[in-house]
Amino acid sequence: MSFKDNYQAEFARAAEKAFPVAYPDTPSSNLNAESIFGMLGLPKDHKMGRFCLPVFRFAKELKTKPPEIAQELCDAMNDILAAESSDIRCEAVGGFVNARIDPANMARSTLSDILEQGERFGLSDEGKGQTTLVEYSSCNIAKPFGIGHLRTTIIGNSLRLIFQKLGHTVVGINYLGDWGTQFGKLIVAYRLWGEGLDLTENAVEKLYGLYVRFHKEAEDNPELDEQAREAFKQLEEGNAEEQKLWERFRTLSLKEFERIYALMGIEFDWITGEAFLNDKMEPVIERFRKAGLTSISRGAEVVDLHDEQLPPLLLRKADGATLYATRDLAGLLYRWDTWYFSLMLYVVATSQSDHFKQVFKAVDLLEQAEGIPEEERASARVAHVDFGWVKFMDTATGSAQMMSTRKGNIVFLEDVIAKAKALARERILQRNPDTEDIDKTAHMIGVGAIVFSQFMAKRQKDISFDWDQVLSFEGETGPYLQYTHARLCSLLRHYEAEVPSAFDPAYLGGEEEQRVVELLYDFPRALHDAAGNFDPYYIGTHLLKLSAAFNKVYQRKDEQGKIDKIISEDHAERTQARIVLVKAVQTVVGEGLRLLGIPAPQQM
RNA sequence: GCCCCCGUGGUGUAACGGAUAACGCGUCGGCCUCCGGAGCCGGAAAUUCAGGUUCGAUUCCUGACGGGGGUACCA
Repeated sequence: MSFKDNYQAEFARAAEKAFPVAYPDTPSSNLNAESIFGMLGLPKDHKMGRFCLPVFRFAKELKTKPPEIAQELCDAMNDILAAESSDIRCEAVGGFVNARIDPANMARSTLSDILEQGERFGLSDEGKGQTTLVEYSSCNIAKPFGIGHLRTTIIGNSLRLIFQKLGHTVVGINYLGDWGTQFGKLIVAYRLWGEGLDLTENAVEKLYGLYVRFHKEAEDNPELDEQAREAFKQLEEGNAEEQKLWERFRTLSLKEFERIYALMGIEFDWITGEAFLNDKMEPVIERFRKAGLTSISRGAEVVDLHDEQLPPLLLRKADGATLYATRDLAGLLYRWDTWYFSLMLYVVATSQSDHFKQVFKAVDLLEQAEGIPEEERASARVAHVDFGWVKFMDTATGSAQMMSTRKGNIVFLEDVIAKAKALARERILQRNPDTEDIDKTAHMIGVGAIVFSQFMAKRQKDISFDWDQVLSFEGETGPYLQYTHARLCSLLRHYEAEVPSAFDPAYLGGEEEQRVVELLYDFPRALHDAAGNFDPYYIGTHLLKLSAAFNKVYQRKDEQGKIDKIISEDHAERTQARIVLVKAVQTVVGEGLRLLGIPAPQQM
């Protein structure tokens, strides 16, 4: 997953050779290209160079002031680099050796690559032979799709695409919450108040109403909870009546979820659920027993994790019923047997972090006890991709609040989509009423705004769901990226001819163009950052930089204060070079948006 | 009580232990006889506090204060 920049590697090799030249008497300890590569950083301002080597750490050993070292090293490196006719040149500034790349050569190679490879730019085969599982969305049957499920759905969907791009065989898993005591509650509620309901329409909404009512009434009538436990027990034991109800709830819910996934462009490779594991838990519990890892505590059968500073993992409750941890264990082992994955990601909120620690640890103890070597253990290949809360900004009180599905305090994703789409449509009619298929485009923009709102911060951070922010189309938003893409497409239409295959990079030597080229070159790195951190945020933020850099070129003015147009009939060759740049940016922005799960309209 | 995460301008967020702390929104002031102004340019404005490690700390360590989460028979 690590990403090796060729220029940086070349620079590091030159530095390795330069040290003995500049300081022949110093036993430059541990100084090889590898370690120097690791020391490289980014200049504070990209105008200072592509990357840099801080030399402060050598001052003590060399008994020399950092600026002097930088200068000596820089001179020696430039000699070496020049002799190798490298594209890199160094510059000493303070205690740093800054690297500059020949802009024309970098533009030529980067743009040719993108033109040639198209949307395959950044594609890699490094994940070849590796199977990566991503579990995400995992919404609960009989509960509406609220914005609480937005983050896991969007992050997971994007990770699936990102790992595919890196050559992995990816299995996107939707692990539905279709089992558990909640269904006992629902069954009881349905029998009490739901028999007459017409569930052919808005089934989820109606079932959810029953669920909320159950919780309200159970507050005054604890006996309901008792009934719910009993109903779930019946369900788990395979009682036909309860089974039938459950199946009906499940089918109706799934139908509705599929509609919403289609609206959002979310895809899965395997839709399963907790119930799928019903017959797979007992053998797993037996395996734990055999390994000597189970004990009875307060009537429940548990895996003690006291030594790991974790609460015990409950395999069976005192009444014999299983829990979600039991199912997660069985699920993990089932998937391991089925795919022998190299990596499995659980995209689940951070509030469940202890739960996953327990499950992973329990599996680890099991594999240890069974004598499975470390590199063959499933427990070494799983990760909890956690993320912060989506808090709901209550405009009435101005404070962020948690949403609770039990209390019925929830924002429906479908309402959010509809609202975003309506606003986008208004905007299109007002700005570009000639847009083809306004309805479809408005939908793309609405979805783009919603999806990108989840990439506003790194996943670990809480984000507050704020209507104003999600429906904002300006600044660092999905629609800004989409707008940039549409504008690029517009330029290509305007150019009318084919994008030239040959161009003179000398025309792209301006500071603004150079910056765009650099960011294009860095796209694969952003891809690796996203994969390595399990966070598409890094792609989002990179696309924002790239778009901003291009928009700067686009609106640049000449000495007379007039816009320096991309397309100019008086400068055919310059126009060719610029159109190549436009095509490359459009390709990368479009592909980046795809990886985030955001549609890229050609006009809007 | 114990464990985990988080404290950066008015606000939402950035910043491999490195150079003058970056960007969006908001705010103030500019830019189209327009290749798409959903854009671009420029102001004002910030690292919770106290120690420590380091040549160098927003970043690492300790403590305080503040916020959030978790803490076995829900998921």
